[in-house]
Amino acid sequence: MTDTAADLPTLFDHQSAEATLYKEWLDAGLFTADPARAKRAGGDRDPFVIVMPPPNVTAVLHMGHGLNNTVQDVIVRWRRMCGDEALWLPGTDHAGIATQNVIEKQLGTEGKTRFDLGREAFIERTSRFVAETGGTILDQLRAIGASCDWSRTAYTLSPELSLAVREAFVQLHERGLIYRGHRVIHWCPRCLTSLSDEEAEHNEETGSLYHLRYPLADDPSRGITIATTRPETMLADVAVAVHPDDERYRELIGRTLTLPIADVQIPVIADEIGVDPAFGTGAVKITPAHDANDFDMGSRHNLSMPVVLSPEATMVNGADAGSRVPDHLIGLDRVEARARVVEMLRDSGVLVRIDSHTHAVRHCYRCDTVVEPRLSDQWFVKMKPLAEPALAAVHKRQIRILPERWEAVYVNWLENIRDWNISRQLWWGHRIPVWYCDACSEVTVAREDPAACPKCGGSVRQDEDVLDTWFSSWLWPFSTLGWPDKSTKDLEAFYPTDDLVTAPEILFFWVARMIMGGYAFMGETPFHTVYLHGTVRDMKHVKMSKSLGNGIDPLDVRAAFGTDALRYTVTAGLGMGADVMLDPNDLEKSFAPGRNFVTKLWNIGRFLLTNVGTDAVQPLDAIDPARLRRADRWILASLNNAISECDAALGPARPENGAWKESELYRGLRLSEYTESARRFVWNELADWYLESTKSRLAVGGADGEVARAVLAHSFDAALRLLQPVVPFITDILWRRIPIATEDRGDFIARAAWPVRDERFTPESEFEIVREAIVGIRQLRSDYAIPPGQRVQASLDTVGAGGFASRDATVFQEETAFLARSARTDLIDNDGSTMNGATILLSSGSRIHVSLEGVVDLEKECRKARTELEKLSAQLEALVKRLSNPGFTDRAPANVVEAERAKQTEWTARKAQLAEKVASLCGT
RNA sequence: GGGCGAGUAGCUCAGUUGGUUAGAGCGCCUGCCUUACACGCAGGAUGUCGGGGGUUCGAGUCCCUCCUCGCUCACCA
Repeated sequence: MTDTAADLPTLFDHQSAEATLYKEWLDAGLFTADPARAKRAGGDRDPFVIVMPPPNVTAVLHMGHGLNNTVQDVIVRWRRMCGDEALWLPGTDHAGIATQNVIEKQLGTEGKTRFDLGREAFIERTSRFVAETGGTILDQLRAIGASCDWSRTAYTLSPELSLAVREAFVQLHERGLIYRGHRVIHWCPRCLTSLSDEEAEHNEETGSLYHLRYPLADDPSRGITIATTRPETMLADVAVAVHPDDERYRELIGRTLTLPIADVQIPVIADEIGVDPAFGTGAVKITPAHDANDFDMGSRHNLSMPVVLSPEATMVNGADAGSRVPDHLIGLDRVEARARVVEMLRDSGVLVRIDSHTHAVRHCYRCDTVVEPRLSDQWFVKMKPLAEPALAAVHKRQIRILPERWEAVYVNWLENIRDWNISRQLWWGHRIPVWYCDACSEVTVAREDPAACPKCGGSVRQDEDVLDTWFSSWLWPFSTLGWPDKSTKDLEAFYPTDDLVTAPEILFFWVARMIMGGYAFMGETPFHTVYLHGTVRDMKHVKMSKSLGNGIDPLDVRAAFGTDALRYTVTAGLGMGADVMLDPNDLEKSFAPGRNFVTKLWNIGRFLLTNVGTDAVQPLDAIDPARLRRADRWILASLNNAISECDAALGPARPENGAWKESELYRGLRLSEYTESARRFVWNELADWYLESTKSRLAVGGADGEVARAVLAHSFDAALRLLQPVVPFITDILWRRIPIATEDRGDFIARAAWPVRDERFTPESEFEIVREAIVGIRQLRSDYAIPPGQRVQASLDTVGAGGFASRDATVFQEETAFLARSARTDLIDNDGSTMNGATILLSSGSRIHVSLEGVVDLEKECRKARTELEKLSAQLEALVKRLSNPGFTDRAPANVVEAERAKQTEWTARKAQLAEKVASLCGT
């Protein structure tokens, strides 16, 4: 704290500042949360907790992370200053399928597959890779100033969290919510695993609808035409279904068809659930092993389920298929097989026609391969019972989702929830804690690995599959705090957490499941606020991504403009739920708002601190209020206003009594509004006006100079505190040089108190008159292109503003020098005689008369004033008309009518003054 | 196809329960190197609030309808 203002360099050296400061913060334990200080564990502070959406362990920082973590950091830093015991818990996700893909790709370049290595070696290699590179993303988050409690860094595949995963699985099984299902699921033929419904994303695609005619076995001249988008699966057809009420096919029900190519006999059956007579031909081919809908129909009708596609989606005569697939098709990929089958069908005259058809095709969310419906055995979680409390939580307002519109999406999904397939045929992940007995049919689900079958003592083998990676993610808000050990201080102090900040893409994958998990395992909600921010896009509104090459590396931005500039740009541009547009080809332009602001703040600090000097200023409380000038009271009142605006934009931090009040449900977390309020205060109010107004006072010095120093120091101190959450580095450097005694405010700005209003200061109208006068004169000067060097004279004529009525220059005595400097105007006494010039109308009926003799074109000013008068007259006329309308005066609320009346009075006065102005300018 | 949302200044967006002359940031135009800042200062321009209809004394705000985008879900083969 012995730094002096004088040693501030001309430019902010963000490079060296960031590295030094971040280390200081860590050394001081600024971000380490202590459960003992939290109210729930006997302390005196409200806990405030955010668990970080864990990035994939293999991830490299991109703008999406930059945005997501900046938002969290701003919120956490704000709450920390507000006196909460703030915990931001970081970590990484083992990201089963994604990480496995990375390693498989590596193996691919060596010409190997995971099967060449074997399971053990593959896991070993992946673990090694994670150990070597897994910390990268977290290091990068440190580089952008993230105020995480790194001592609590978690990892979904750590021994502790693995324990939580197993406990969760066993508990759900004990409650009858986990079952083994034999059905058609989504299968990725590249990843060779099943996927949940959410992991199979559908895209609208234009494909072909093939119409095929299956002849009647006993009368090949007749047949039924069916339509399909996947003709290669026809080899696994076991029936053709029609609607029982469909007149066209009624007499064919029960007859037998010949399945072309495969040359097997299949029946015509009736099914009213699975067949829509209005679609296609009204007849559906049934392929139970390769279509979910057909599987249901097949089950209803007890049909066989031949498999003709291998896990890799090549043609095969699998279970129940006999020799349906001709030899020359076996081994062909499904795409190639499709072409061949279509050719064969065409040759045999079975292909009726091909229509163009738009339909939703499901793709693997990790590798974008078209998924294949596949019949298999998987573990499922029964979701309906879990969804109920998650739905109720939103209805009872225990949880709010911002922005509001996502709430409907959340509700809609939960109301139509389907069971969750949690088995993955992968190697990288949590092995499913299920053992099968080799001797009997016993299935064991256990917390501890069993050595033998508990029923018959036979040898057991564990299920080969691992769990969906999201099965560990949904436990994150409590598994990271020690669960299933319910006695940990962390869990007691920090659960439930507060805000969950993420992108809408993972609302179902993660957020909704976390809420369900919170109720299922902890009995209460994991957080009270879900904040879904927008996506980072390029100038064409295309989502930034590495593969598209339109990404921005936050570390490039940091190197060029500094972390603060990055954070400011992102925060200031982040409307509620709105996307952030940035130009990857022009970082200079994209991050100009942040860079410009940081530079401006630096220059304000340099100048202000140099002028204030290094001697400690008096505390504000110690200054006799009578010694405060209009300008002092004005900036302190403006500060109050800025604090209120920031508070309103950010808060409330949490609901009272566990449920959001209707009035607060969608308030707060408006980061762009908060940032703009703080910016406006420090730049447009403190720097543009107050700082300017003190220049002459500081030069004169003395007792008044001391007052100005104190107010400057105090206002700047508060401004920096308001800005600390957004721009923590530069504010720290400037703040510690403000000459206010350290014992009055602590060591680091990051744990200084958030500013509170000082109610002694109320809106200051008299200084506003000075501002208006200066702005008005500047306008005149600009309008008439009066050269900067030419001074003008003006006289003031104030009326009625409480003890501020005078016709001489002495009322502006305090600001004479300021006016002279800012408007290059000399104030003279008004002796009552008229001067040729312009009258500027100010608030409260005051006015300033500027002598324009010899400096301006009076004719032009005359025309301008006339136009203005006409406009005002018209507006006033409309107002008078409205006020004379009984419909308005009788029905409108009293305060509205009153406001309109006041407006009428004001406008009438202005009109009179304008008329006077016109007369003086235009002559008689 | 179901559900939801959006269309306000060139761009990105604010506009609380209908009620001052519809705002901000960026961009744009003009003039300034005024001894902290040209990454700056001062001044300025710009809107049939998507179209049409309705309710009302009064509509950007409420209702209907149409158009255009977007998100989300979905087993129409």
